[in-house]
Amino acid sequence: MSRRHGVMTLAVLGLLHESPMHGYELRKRLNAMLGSLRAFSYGTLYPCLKDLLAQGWIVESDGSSPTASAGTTPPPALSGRRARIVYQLTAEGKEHFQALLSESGPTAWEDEQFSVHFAFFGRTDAETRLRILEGRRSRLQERLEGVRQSMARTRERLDSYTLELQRHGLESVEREVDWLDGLIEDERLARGRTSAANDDT
Amino acid sequence: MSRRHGVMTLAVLGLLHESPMHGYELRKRLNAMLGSLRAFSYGTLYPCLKDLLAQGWIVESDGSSPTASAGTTPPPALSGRRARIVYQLTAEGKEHFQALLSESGPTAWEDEQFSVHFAFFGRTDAETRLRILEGRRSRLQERLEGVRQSMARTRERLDSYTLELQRHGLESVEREVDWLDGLIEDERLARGRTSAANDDT
DNA sequence: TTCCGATGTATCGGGCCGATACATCGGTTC
DNA sequence: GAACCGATGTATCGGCCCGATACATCGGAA
Repeated sequence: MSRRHGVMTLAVLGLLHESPMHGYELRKRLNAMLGSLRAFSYGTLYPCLKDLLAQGWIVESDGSSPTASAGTTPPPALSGRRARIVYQLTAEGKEHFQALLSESGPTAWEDEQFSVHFAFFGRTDAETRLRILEGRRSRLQERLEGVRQSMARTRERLDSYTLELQRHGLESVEREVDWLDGLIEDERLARGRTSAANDDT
Repeated sequence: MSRRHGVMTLAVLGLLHESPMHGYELRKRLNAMLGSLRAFSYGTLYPCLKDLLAQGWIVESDGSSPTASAGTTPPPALSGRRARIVYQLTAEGKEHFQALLSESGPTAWEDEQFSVHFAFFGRTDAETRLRILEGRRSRLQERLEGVRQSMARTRERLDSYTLELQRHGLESVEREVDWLDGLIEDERLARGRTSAANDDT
């Protein structure tokens, strides 16, 4: 029933926290955020928006909301502009966004999902951040282990190109693990600092 | 009509060069080759095999072929084993594989496609290798350029997590470009050595 | 003996993408 | 001024591919 629309739902709900927006701008901003890692398509976006509407997580904005534009283009005001459909987050939408982030299931460690989760870390709590970072780290570690074993088992019958591909792939994953280690460290330090401050009371 | 089955076709035809194989083993070997970079699913494999059969690029092997097993498990001999369907490459299949590699279109520079193309570099010529490597390099360079501009434009309104994500993504792509540069250099050196040897005649 | 994991083939639902269609606006070029 | 083009804007459709699942057998461990 609830069409999921996997990661797009999270992305749209997350970005709509900033201000009401129409589809075209949502896609542009999202792809700017995710940069080189991901690109959403209209074929995903518009069906997703339809579902979010049906779920009551967003509503069509009539422009009466005082939250209004963040400086880019005057979004609700159609000053000679063409017909656009501006969407606005509902309270249920905010709730669902938090639920998606904090109840992040096993698929959240997948590559595509992780980058979107990470992009909205600023809107969730330290516990969730740490849980997602560590979840992804352990998942990558598993993959690494599997590949290393498989390489040791089949090294001799692979040609040099395949071998080089494996080496490069392994190195990339190792590097991402290092990156995650740094981030986890940072989160732990920040948490330590917070609880130390709390101890001062 | 010709269902394409994008990259799976290339992978299956490529691997079947080594020896006749059945579906389960194809998937295992393929995923071992691609290691951490890619994983094929049965939902792609079996429909693909069906199409390859229909196209005449592979045929069901009756085990009479003397090429036979490469040492893993005795594949055609069903020594008490269960029913398996062993596939064998045809002459048309080999032809089509070469065509796929050398006529590699614009989609060949995509991430998933590239790794499979690269994995079978040992079965194609130096020209094709160089063309694919340089194609991917220039494509990554374009992406890099786009992301850098977009970052410069929107840097100030991104939070620290999004910024860090972008930085990491950018770094990954830069690293892959470096990797490609090394490979291109190697190919050029090898080609130079070859033509120098030819000049000696 | 029973259970479990590996082997083995196969399909189905559905997410997501690329291509495409259609329409308007502002700017450049001739 | 006319013609053109790229950006803006909403929307759908065909199709690749994956995850889950079903079913069946085998060897070994408990």
